[in-house]
Amino acid sequence: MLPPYHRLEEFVPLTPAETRIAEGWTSSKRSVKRHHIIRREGDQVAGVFFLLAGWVGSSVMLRDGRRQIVKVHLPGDMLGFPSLSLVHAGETLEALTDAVICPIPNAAIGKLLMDNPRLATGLFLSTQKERVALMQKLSWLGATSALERMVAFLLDLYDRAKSSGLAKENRFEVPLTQQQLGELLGLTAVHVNRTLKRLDSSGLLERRKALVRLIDIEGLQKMTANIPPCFAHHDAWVRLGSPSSDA
Amino acid sequence: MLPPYHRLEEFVPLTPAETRIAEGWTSSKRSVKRHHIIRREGDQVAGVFFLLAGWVGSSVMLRDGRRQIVKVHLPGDMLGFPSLSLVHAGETLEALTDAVICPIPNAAIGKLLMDNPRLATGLFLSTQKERVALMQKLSWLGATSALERMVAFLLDLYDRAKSSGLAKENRFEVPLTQQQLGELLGLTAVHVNRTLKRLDSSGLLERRKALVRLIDIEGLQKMTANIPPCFAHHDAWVRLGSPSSDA
DNA sequence: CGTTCCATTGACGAAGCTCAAAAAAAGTGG
DNA sequence: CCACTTTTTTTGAGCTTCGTCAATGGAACG
Repeated sequence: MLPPYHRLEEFVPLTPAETRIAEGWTSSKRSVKRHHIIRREGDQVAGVFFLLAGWVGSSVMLRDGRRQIVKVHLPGDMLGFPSLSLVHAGETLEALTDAVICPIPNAAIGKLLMDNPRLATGLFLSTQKERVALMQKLSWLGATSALERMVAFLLDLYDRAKSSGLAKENRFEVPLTQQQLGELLGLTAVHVNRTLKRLDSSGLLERRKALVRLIDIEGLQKMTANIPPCFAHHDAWVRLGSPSSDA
Repeated sequence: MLPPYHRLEEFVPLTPAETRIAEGWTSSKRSVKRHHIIRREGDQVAGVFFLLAGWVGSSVMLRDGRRQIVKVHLPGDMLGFPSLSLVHAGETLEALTDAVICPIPNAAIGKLLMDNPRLATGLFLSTQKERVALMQKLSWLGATSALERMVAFLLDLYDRAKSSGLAKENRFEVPLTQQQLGELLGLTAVHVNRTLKRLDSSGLLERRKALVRLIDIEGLQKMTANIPPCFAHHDAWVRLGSPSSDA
């Protein structure tokens, strides 16, 4: 559905040749079922993945079995990049729905970094974007209430679902159990439930199974204390000197 | 003190020429006083910084004035990279002690990414390492108690201080106010104080002003539920195909 | 059609927050 | 170096949010 160069192209305009390289990554597809562990924390790092379809959660375990879901990935996302810096994977990748992934071996990433500076720059900047997203999430967990966190998460997810073509008319699927929502937001499943109840009785949104409809987006936005960051897209490329186009 | 290629060299062995490029970054030094805002959230992104000496905090603001300190930077760290993907900086950089920074303009980063794939790869991997660190921190905030968080932070800081040469004999400075510690760990200053009191009365560590001495490191480690990640260093380079050394 | 997972609800407890005030420390200008 | 102000640390009392434990009903799935 979404092209694999989607994320790379966000910051750096790609040449047709580069687009073809990125498309090549989808040559090997792997379908995984809901709940399937794509890669477990501690496994060897054989490469990264491009998420073609479905939802994947990335999580970190603690010794006593607690875990923190770090990110919910949507189609078009790259999975597993942080672990490239590790001997053993630092995150567990788990399919939250049936999904299709494209494995990209380490060597392909190495080759890209060495041989194609424009793709590499795109990758680099999209990685920085992920870092900003993580910083935002850290501020949710550290400085906001259960309700604010939940709303911030749903709004963020809605935005991302829209740009992946997964939301229509303020309506989108959230295929996470309340247990998983809790692991994502740093709450217990019980408290997630109460928070959701409170939200739909507020009339700002409506839940029907996994389907969420945002009724009053502005009202919801007022509930969060977030300052949403504004991403640079191709501006970043220009700012970095857009070396090959200028020189 | 610490060379600017310290972080780049961690994952990718650098040639003498590359080392010289990185050293060039320190040509312009800027001294800043404690509490000085190096760059405020929302400012134009003119470049990044290399931290030569001193401590710098990087934080994210919420609309109502709350803030989350995202990272405490030590000498040798690169500052401000996430904001390269943004139109306006997404993080405030504040000197926690008197510090010396080297501004690196956008164009220099652009040039590096385009012209020097080995340096770029080193930068890329060290960025992924930061992402892993953020994921860890997210799991502290989402899944652990005040005490665990405090201990995890102090142990992490101790490790980093050691490798920056800032710790001797289990002793190191923590130049953060308890207010700031709270903003870092998602606690109130009051609760930070109670947690610290509880820690020193446990006998596992000792505080004297800003000086902390870890008395029983193993005991402290047992208090955290962390699974500390093991970083790849030059292995990552080999795994990615170490293109220029092999081919 | 039973088994298992998931959502929901209630009662209770605890970790951490708020408010307030005092003591200690650190700057600051003379 | 001394008075003065400001910041930081410390402590107490009461309260809120969220967690724990436990039980029930509903949905999904073989």
